[in-house]
Order: sequence, then C-alpha cells, then structure tokens
Amino acid sequence: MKIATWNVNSLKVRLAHLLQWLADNPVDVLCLQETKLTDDKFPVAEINAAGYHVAFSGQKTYNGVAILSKLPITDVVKNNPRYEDAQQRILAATIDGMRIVCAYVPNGQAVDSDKYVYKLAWLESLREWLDEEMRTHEHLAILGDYNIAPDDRDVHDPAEWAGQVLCSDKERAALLALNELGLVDSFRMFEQDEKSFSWWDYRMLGFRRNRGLRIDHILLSKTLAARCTACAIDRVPRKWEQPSDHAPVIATLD
DNA sequence: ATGGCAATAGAGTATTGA
Repeated sequence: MKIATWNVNSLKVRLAHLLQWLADNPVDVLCLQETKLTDDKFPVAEINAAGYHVAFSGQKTYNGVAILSKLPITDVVKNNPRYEDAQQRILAATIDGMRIVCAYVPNGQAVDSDKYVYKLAWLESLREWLDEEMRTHEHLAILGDYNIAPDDRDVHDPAEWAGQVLCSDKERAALLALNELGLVDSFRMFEQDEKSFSWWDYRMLGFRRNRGLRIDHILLSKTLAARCTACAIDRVPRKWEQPSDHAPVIATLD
C-alpha cells in the first residue's frame, strides 16, 4: 500500500497534473493541500473517474485540504475539534483500518508576526488532539505540508535560513513534540540522498539550483512505521509545465 | 538590502505563500 501527500497550490490550476500523476503513480491514498476551492467547485467527477473516492474541505483563495482513496473513506472529520479555526487546514478520515490525517500547517510568514503565533498555537493544539486520537487509533498517519524543515539537512543553505520562519527553533520543537507522541518521520527511516527537498521557490531558478526545503512529511504511528518499507520524494511533477512549487512524498507500507 | 515567481480577487494592484 502506498500513501502520499502533495501540496498542489490550487487544484483548479493543477487538476491535469494531479490526474497525470495519479495515472503514473496509482497510490492508494493521497492527501492534498492548498486546493483553494470551495466545496461546490471541487472536481469530484474527475477524481471519481480516475478511480478514487474523495473527501474534501475547502475555502476560497487560501488553504483547502482533500483525501483521495481507492478504498472507501469513512468517519470524516474537518479541522481539529479542539481548535476553532476559520481556515480549512485539517481533514481526518478512516481508510482500510488506518486513521489518515491530512494537514496543512500554517506558514507563519515571519518569526515576529501574528501568523507565527497562530502557527505555534495551532501546532500545540494539533499535538493535544493527536495525543487523544492516537489513544483510539493505533494505526495513524499524518501527512501534509508542515511548513517546517526538521533540521539543517532539510535546508539548502542552513546559514541563510538560520532562525527564519520554517526553520526556527520553536517550530522545530513543535514538530519534535509530535515525534514524541510516537510519530516517526518516515523519510528519515531510510537512507536518502543529501539535499533531498520537497519544496523549491519559484523564484531565482530555485528548482534548477536545488535551492529547496524539506517541509512536506509523512509521520507514522509505531504500528505503521513497522510496516513502512520506503519513503521517497517524487521530483518529476516539479519539472512539468506550470508546476506546483511542492513535490509529492510517498510512503510504502507492507 | 530588496525582490525575484505564482495564484487569487478583481480590475490596478495588494496579499499571501515558503
């Protein structure tokens, strides 16, 4: 079984890419972030035609998350019930006995901003909620755009990014706090190439120069980590015409 | 030091992203 995550940066613009990628990579579960679509505009028919069930929760202009699955989706929850949030950033569902959480963590903008405060509060509430969820769902995976590079290996130029948003100590500590719940970064369970990233700035030839960050992650509970045999970033769609600035991440479970 | 690209809303340019 393969489970994946991809920040598509507008599903309206990226629908053809999504369908092409699924044809090339028929994963069992795919979590999407930044769909930027209200629910009435969500392309259900196209996704069903590709062989996927889908749950989604969106809004205009910003945010928006979705879960695609070959197997039926049940017990859908929108957003963290512990955190009142007008922004549509979380979707949870049960698929094949697994609890799948799709997350679009706030960006934070800058370390001294209100958005940074929101990001940290949001992450602390996520931790509290996951702690609870994991008591009732042994097989849990949380996939998404965390907007945090876990450590300097995940940053193209650690000196340039030191202390900046996405790399600051408080954000990294918030991610570590999720690991301490027993959630493992599946990517780091395996040997990986140096300078492996999942996002590259559109500007300054960021992708061509591999000026990237690894900020999209698949965290697995212990039972799922034990079944995990691979985790990889697929850079291919980042090379397509008019790409998302993020690449998909795929974990393989036995 | 700044902005550089892209998407969106909406009609010129501002906001946000990472």
